[in-house]
Amino acid sequence: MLQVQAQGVTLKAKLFRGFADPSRLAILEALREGPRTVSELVAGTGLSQSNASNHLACLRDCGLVAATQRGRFVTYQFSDPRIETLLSLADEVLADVARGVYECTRYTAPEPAIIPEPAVTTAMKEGRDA
Amino acid sequence: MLQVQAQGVTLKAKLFRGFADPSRLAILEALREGPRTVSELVAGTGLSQSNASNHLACLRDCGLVAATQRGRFVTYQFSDPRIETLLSLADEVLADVARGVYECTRYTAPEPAIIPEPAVTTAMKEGRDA
DNA sequence: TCACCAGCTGATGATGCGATGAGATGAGGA
DNA sequence: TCCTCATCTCATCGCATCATCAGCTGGTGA
Repeated sequence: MLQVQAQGVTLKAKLFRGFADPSRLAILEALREGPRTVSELVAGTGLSQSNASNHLACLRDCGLVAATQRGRFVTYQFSDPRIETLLSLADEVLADVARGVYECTRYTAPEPAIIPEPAVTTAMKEGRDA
Repeated sequence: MLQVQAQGVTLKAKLFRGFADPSRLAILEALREGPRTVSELVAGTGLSQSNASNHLACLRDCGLVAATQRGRFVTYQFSDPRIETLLSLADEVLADVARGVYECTRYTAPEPAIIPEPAVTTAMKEGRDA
């Protein structure tokens, strides 16, 4: 029972971990606008194809995204609409605690290392800066 | 502009990272029931005091929790009610994608390493606050 | 059948992250 | 004042994680 709870916590942490990497999050953000193929995601995020594939596999295994093969292309999309809700909610919270997050250097933040060129998601911008 | 977005993604990833560690998440879960002192959290999560303190400092820096000193005790609570909402939403999503998350072994999950004894969650609720 | 393209997988190396243990700070009580 | 308790801080260490670099699979069109 406690075991169950511990398991639940571990599980949920795992879920959040899917969102906790800039590369994966960049992919998820790109998917907010709709299904995307790997190539589009690669172009949109600036990740290497290999790297993107790794993260996509992770997201897929975790059940956050679903893949559909079409010819030689694979299209990815959210597996559940609430993933999008979760991202929005995070945006809202972030708007208020952003300053704090900025200053959270306790455990250093991974390098940006992404975002190359506008391409792909014309709408990807849409950020609500604070 | 893209830079801004990259920054936003990094920032949001950082936010999620606050939730992505089992220890921190255990702390946050404990706080869902209300403000708690460090000792209570230590008892409730099974973390070492030092370790808990580290994670609390991280959560504090990130703006996810707020600390209040009272005598020699320090009480922690959510800094924003939406943190709770986020956790609930994650619960919901998890309920549906749990199977997938279970099987996500791509990047191994950290050890449970927590949860010692029942108490806390149930018993912990009435005491605190003076 | 062959060349090509989209995407996946596996190995490797660097490092960020989290746990631990010892010591420091600071409030309360005797 | 001295001691104790609650909490924080710092240094260290081991491991998980992520990015990169091959090389591989499988669908497509000629």
